[in-house]
Amino acid sequence: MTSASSNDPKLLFNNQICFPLYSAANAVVRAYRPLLKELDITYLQYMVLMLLWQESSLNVKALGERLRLDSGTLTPLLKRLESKGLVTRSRSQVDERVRIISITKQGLALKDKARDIPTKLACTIGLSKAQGKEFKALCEQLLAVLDA
Amino acid sequence: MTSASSNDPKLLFNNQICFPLYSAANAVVRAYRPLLKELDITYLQYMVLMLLWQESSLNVKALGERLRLDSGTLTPLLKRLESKGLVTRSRSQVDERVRIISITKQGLALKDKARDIPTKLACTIGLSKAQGKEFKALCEQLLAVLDA
DNA sequence: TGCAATTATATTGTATACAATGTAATATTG
DNA sequence: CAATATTACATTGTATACAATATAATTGCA
Repeated sequence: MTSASSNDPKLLFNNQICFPLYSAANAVVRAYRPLLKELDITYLQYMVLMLLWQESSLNVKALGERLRLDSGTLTPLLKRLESKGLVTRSRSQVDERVRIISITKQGLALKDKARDIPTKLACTIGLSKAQGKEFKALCEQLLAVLDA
Repeated sequence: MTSASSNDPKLLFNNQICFPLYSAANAVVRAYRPLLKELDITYLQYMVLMLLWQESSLNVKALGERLRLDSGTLTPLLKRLESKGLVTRSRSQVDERVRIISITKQGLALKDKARDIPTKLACTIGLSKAQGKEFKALCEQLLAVLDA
């Protein structure tokens, strides 16, 4: 018997461990959408801005490491943020290859408008603080393993 | 003081609960990719096929409910599966609006080639069985709340 | 120093996601 | 039973993801 049993439990949809994770990530983006729509940004753009609210400016590589995304995703996203006037995309004087992304005054002003988003989203999510912490820890652990 | 404090902890990137979830979902898709490449399918296509390996045929609405995706995502995906010869897209005789997606012989044959994928991926993921269960439960709980 | 790696970013092509909208078929209701 | 509402799916447009590849700048090494 080399063929898979017709009901191999490991191939049953409801036994998949990762699909709920996949769906939950989609659901989170959906939950953020109406809140972020007021700022006219997407979830990923929000994350980029959050980093720039802290750091003022970062190059594409540093952003990619923090966000675990490559230039194929980031370059067009950063161009969109630039066209909205929220960041600038300059070149490093020291190394012309390096693109430096800096927050603008307008981009910084968005932080104030974003003030209530974390609390509003926490309501939508409805995980307790302890569960959220546990959840975050598990995801980070998963990431650590997957990166290795 | 109506403006956000310049270092409001809720707006710090590292304090975000959901971004690790978002990254972990991307990482899972990346981890599956090389395994599924041998079957020439994507992760989402694999999930659709898994449902059809169980049910033989389902309409778009039923697929959308199980996968938590809408026709904007599913229609093109199902057309791609059709063009690969893995499913057929017929109409219900009873209700002409309903599109019935059925697994083909070729689609069913892929199940055998997929036999080792769950085990291989479990190795990559590196979560213990207990952690996996906990993880799945938390994601499902999150989904339940977000859907409400 | 000259030139072969390496690095940082950009581009191309494919595949999701999903809001908004369109369309045809069915159901409902006055 | 005809007008209206609803349903199921498809289409359009925008925004991720990411592999594969391209390009230009920098490094490293013979």
